Amino acid sequence: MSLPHAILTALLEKPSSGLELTRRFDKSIGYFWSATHQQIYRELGKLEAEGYIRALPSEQPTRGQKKSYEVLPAGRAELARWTATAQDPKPLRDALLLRLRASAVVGREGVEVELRRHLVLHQRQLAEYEEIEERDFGAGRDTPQDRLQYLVLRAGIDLETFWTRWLTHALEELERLPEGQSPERQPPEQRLSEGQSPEQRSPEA
Amino acid sequence: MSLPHAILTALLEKPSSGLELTRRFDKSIGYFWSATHQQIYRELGKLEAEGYIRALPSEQPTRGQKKSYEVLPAGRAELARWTATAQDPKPLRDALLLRLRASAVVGREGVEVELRRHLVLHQRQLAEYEEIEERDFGAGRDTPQDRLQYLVLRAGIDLETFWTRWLTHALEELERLPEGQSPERQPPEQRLSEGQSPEQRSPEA
DNA sequence: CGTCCCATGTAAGCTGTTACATGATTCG
DNA sequence: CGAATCATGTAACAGCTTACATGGGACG
Repeated sequence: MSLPHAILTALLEKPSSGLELTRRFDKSIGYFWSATHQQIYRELGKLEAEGYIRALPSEQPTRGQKKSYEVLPAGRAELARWTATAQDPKPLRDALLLRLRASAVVGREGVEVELRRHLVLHQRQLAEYEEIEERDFGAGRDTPQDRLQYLVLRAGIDLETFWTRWLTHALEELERLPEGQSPERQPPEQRLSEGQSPEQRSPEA
Repeated sequence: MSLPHAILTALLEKPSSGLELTRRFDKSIGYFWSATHQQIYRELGKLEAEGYIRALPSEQPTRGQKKSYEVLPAGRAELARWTATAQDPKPLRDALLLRLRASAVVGREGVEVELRRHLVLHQRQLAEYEEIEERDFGAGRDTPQDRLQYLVLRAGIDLETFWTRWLTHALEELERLPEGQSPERQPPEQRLSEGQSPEQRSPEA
């Protein structure tokens, strides 16, 4: 239940049409809440039906014609309510970590390549954030709004920094491990982790 | 498309029934790929139908009777294939960051409380991870499998460390800001961020 | 025998993803 | 006028969440 509120926020910052919103969800807000144009159009319809936003009454809204929306007082109130509502953080869900864990059981073939690829992607994202930091938060910008937005950007930067560091460390570790894709060759009664099983060491001590 | 592979990994580590899997998805694997028991039972059915796993032929599987599964060779192969497949990281999606950004527009009322609450939750999670670190990765455990699993745990620890630091920093920043829930009282032509708008400063320089 | 917990499951609804459709405008 | 692009949408589906249903065993 966050997409409508992401859209309300974006529209409060600047009234827009569906496509403009889609573009803005590819950067800016999209950095921490992404959405496709289909999601956006569907949600715009709902929000209008609920009386949270309305189409700007400029041009006739035929198909293929731009249609801009603005937030109504009810929409602003709903956003304020939601912003202050208690919500627990969603538990982590990361496929790369899952794959790393799986690789401990079915072999590490190919995982290293993926770690390297992800490292590059995160470095790229980090560079993009740092560009924004320099461009938009250099000197001067010091209103409470600027500070809050900078905090959000800061989270992005720190998060990407974490990933690049962790991935770098993980790659170093991987190189230090013995070659074999061992677990496949073990007898079928695998039991690993979860409890403790201090048997079956591999050739490296 | 990761839940089935999470289940395959869990079952390879140790054959289990649906409920046992559910319990294990509350810790261990669940730390980075959570799932409810409904998801798990449904997926077990699919995996069995596809020939990736099979029910252990011990007891008669009537309703309310435990039913354990083990992974078949096809399942192991599928997991190995998936583990080595290229997959881009999912873009960040965090409601708290979204709420912080929204609070720059509709007022910061209530956000601070939420930041504080999340800080506690992340500190708690961090403590839990560190407990596991001491308990399961003390001395000795040094097989490649141990190292890989420790890498994953390390990611969790570093991630929670990031959040606690960032939240602490954010709370300090918030306290330094002037009191007003300002943006509400501004004239309707708000334009913030997205481009640049070096006008409208607030009383603090 | 009633209540609680174990264990497996069904059903409905919402969110997000992917593919495609349609009208309008622009440009060669 | 044909093709590309802009702009808005429809349809179908996959995944996740929430609530509820069913049957059995354990315990007082």
